[in-house]
Amino acid sequence: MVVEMELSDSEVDRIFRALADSTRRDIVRRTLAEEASVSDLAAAYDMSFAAVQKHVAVLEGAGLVTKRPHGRERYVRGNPHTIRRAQQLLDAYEQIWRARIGRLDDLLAEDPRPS
Amino acid sequence: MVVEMELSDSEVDRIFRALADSTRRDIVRRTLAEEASVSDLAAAYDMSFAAVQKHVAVLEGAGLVTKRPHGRERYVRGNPHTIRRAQQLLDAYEQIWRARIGRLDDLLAEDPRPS
DNA sequence: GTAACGTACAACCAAATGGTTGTAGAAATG
DNA sequence: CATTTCTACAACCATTTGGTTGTACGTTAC
Repeated sequence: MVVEMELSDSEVDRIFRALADSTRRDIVRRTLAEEASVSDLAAAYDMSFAAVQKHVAVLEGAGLVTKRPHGRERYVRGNPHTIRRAQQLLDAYEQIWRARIGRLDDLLAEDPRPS
Repeated sequence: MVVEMELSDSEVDRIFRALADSTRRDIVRRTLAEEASVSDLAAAYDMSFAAVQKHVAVLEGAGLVTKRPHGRERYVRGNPHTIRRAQQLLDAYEQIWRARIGRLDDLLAEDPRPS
């Protein structure tokens, strides 16, 4: 059994913050589908190399991608594990809501003629 | 069949941005479990009423909560629909990754003695 | 060896964020 | 009616963000 470490608030902050930008989401998409060097990525967007480099750094800080050095290049790879952690977080909210619905159902199911 | 509207990039930005703050995540949790007035919420955090009001506004702008006026109060309610939309977005990333694994599996399954 | 390429990083800037206080109005209370 | 409560919103402030350009350095190619 795999023991999943608790994520701290600030780690969760970083994950969602990192996903709150369409360029970064696109980088995640690309690098989940296929490894890409930072230059490969930079070529795909209408902004400076340094800007793309910063986006990658934000994603790396959030654990959404990893970088693998190869010669003078850095290969960026999307990290499905962190995506799954984010899904689990959202799922917890769903469960909270379902629990509320369950409570309401219970109320409605009670004897309609209480003392 | 329910037709799900496409979310624009900026709408997705707003959803993840809104979730990238632990106070706001807590407000979502509370209001998914049970409606609460803005004052109820403000009483729960160590910050000004106006600050909490702003957090609620950010969540409302992202569609993560709705406000229902009742007399002088505004009842805040978590919106499970938007949570689910966010889950779907993350799920799409999972799928992209799985597709890559699938492609790799296909490669490995090929005739190990190609021409 | 020299030039070109890929990356890192600092400095800078405008805009957005997350907090504050203060003012004002609408609804409930006494 | 007067007062309190709940909310809205403006103005302000420090920090962070998302972009830029410029410099430096290791690696590859000629």
